[in-house]
Amino acid sequence: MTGAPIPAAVDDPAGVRTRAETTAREVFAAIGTKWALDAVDALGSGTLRFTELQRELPGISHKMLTQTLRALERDGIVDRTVHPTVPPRVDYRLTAAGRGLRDIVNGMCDWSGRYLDEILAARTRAGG
Amino acid sequence: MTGAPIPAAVDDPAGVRTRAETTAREVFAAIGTKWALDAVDALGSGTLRFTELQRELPGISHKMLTQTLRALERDGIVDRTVHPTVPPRVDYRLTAAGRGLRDIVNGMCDWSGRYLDEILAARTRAGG
DNA sequence: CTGTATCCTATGTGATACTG
DNA sequence: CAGTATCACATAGGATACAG
Repeated sequence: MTGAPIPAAVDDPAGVRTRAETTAREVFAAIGTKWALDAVDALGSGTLRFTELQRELPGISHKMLTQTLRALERDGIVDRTVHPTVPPRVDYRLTAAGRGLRDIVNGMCDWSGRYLDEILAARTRAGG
Repeated sequence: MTGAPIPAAVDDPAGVRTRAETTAREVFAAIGTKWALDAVDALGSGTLRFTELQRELPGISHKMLTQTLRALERDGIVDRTVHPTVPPRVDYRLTAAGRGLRDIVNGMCDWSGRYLDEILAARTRAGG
């Protein structure tokens, strides 16, 4: 579980856990919730406002869209711009860090593409 | 992470790729639970038996170790070998798919190393 | 040693109503 | 339009006891 120069994780200043364990966990903390990955994906194509995002994420509740966006903003993954108009207009777009997440997601896609057959086979063996 | 629609790959908004290539969500389903990443990390160095794993994962409950290993086994990430001895001995090790997850984790580490400063700055701005 | 079963709590999520 | 507040529910996870 090594390979890259890695800073200490936020929640483990003493460095008790492995670096991979702690830093990889940051990614899960950032986009591991139910809708975060979808939101990042939707914003990949550019800037969207609140209602547009809601339309891009079928099934998301009003509350969860707000909550997800707040978390992503707090983690520096999305940038939020409020236009002081009536009615209000709020634009969301990915930050550099947010765009960097796409590399990770692509890595995930590569892994799925490479091993999904085995995964499904294992699940079938398990009775799924 | 259940029930949400599977997004297209972030670099493939048109959905040109196959479904297998676009299921980044599989990764979260596989190692997105509380202890799964730790377990994969611990098994990175080789084969471990149940008790050894428990020692490698401080704080994990008896039940969750079993549950986590069952899920990883069902997803074809770990391989489970039961030795018919008394007392029983069970060995766990990563499959090829499990070892492939390390590339993803390395990608996560790269991302954290590159953007953690901005993440922490954003959290500070948010009052954290 | 390696599990399984049960109960309990905390948390994430959704539905709904309300506000500037 | 964008966001907050409240209630209700499902589920993940921990403590504990039991079993092969």
